[in-house]
Amino acid sequence: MEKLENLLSTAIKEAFVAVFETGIDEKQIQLQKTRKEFEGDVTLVVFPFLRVTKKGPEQSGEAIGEHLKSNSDLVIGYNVVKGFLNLEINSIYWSGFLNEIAEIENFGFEAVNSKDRVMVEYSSPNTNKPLHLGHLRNNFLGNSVARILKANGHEVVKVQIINDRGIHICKSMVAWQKYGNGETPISTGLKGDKLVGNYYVKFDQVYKEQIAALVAEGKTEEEAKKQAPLIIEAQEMLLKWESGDEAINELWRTMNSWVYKGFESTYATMGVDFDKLYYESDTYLIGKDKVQEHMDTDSFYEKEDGSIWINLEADKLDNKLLLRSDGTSVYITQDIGTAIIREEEFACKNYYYVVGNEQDYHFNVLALILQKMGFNWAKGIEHLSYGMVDLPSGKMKSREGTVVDADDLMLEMKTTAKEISEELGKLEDMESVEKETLFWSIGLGALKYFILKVDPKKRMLFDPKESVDFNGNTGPFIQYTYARVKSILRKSNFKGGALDFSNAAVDVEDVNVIKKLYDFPEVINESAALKSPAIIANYTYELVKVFNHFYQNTPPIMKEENEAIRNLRLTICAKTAQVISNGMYLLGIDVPERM
RNA sequence: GGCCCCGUAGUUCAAUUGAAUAGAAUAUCAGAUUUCGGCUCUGACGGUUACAGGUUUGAAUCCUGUCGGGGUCACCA
Repeated sequence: MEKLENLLSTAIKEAFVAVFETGIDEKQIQLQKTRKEFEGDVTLVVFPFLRVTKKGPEQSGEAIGEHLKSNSDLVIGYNVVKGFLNLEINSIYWSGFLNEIAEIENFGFEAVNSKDRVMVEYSSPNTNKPLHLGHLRNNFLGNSVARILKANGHEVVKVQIINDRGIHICKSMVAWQKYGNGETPISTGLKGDKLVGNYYVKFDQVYKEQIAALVAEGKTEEEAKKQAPLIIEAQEMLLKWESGDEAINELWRTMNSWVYKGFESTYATMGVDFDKLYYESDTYLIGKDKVQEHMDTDSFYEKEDGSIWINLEADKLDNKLLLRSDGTSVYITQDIGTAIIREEEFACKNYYYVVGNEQDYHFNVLALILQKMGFNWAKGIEHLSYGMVDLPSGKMKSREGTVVDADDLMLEMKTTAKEISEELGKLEDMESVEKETLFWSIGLGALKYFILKVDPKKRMLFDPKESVDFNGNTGPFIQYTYARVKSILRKSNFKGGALDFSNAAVDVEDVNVIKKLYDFPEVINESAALKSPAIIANYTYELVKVFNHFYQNTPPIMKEENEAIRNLRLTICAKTAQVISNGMYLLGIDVPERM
């Protein structure tokens, strides 16, 4: 079936020729949904055409409306308010549309791999501490964006780069070596990432004490920071690691393996995964090579001390260090190398980096450097910059102990889901294993939805009290609606499929839901274009609200005797359930059959 | 200080990227149901879109300035 917008556009163009004897530019046609306080379904904004019609907005609207009404089967009525022509659409269009999508399994999704291959990088943690609330936003966004792009027809490669080397990793290692007494995840019963994280904290404590002691001896703060024995040990360890010292490398492998095991479990709980992992320890040398290979690049230069720089002043950016005077690489060098390897391996059209907005500058520089090095594909690099997550108490600060741990938070959400569900007591006959799965999907549903419904670009506030609310614009509210719809479908024994309800008298309540369903494909397009799961989240909530209204104000469907109407309404239920399910899938949220 | 982002009901978020009387949720108050899951539905209350100018038929949205908040300017990542 042809899209309503296209059919109307054609009819409107014809109307202008017939009424005003003039052609119009299709791009000028602005169709929008009619606001609910006015009669009609679709509204044409007539302001842009006044120059052509040489009449006032009301008069122009009237003339076009009248012509459409008498010449198009689609338009059965119209009214003009100021410069807005509100058109009433024949309900046959809507029931026909419903009939057409009845049997489409993934309505709204484009054919698999019908569009360019793209890469989404997300998570990319350091291996010296556990994942926290900020990582949750990152992972939920990355995973959801990957699903949305895939639904939109792209082939998607999900990757992360694990920052597994460097001075910060050595800090945990030194602290463990000195104060760890041989502790392991097994001996302590701690998750590996938590154990290693504790030593990262330990390092910082001792380091601070040493600084304080040195300052007390009369050193300046700056001197003390450089001379504290612990930091010197960490730096020496890094040098040993880089030179391949076997004992240090062994320790490094061991401690990282603890962390990976911990991360694996956190990712499993989050419900995210990756197609390929990159490790900084593998790629950091490649970046160095690539920089040296491209030394002839315009605006690369070497200082007297041997350090390598790029001058980006012509592009209103700074001078940026690429290689240290000792020849080692810095953060951006590593990213240059990784980007080049990825292009060689996957040749994607776009490379999306889900990274916080504190790195906006870094990614501007990265894309620019790669372009200067002559890589045309670097134009496809896009930083999916998201805002930071604040707590009611302010910013998360590890030093002040206000960091919200990812595992703890997810568990807390699940526990709350359990308490609320058990209080309602509708699950007595459910197996306990099944209940566990359910509580996780409700708890995580609440959390993911809470985070994803906010525009990624914006900074957001995470209030734990509000996030466990299950009413209003929340994940569990949507899940609950889904469970109710499924309950109707089960009880009415509805099989679905193509049913003839062309003779059914379609009610406004029916049409309102169908119109909302109609929007789904466009919503996916838009969210894919903007890389914004929030658009899916808000749409799904609107659909649920429209459906609940329909459900409340429609006589019991199962008791409906007119078969055509019954089939129509059950089809509405079935498609609503499916779109809710698919929408929530795009957010990484499961929907339960019962709850 | 230079550069970048952001200021919308008490609070948390929307607003099809320039259109109609700026919408939801929450909180507070008032209601609905012989009904398929009351974790439902309907109302009321709540706004000078930080402020001041400008562009436009039309501005929360674009431009300029002011104030306020955040980020970033490392031979850290």
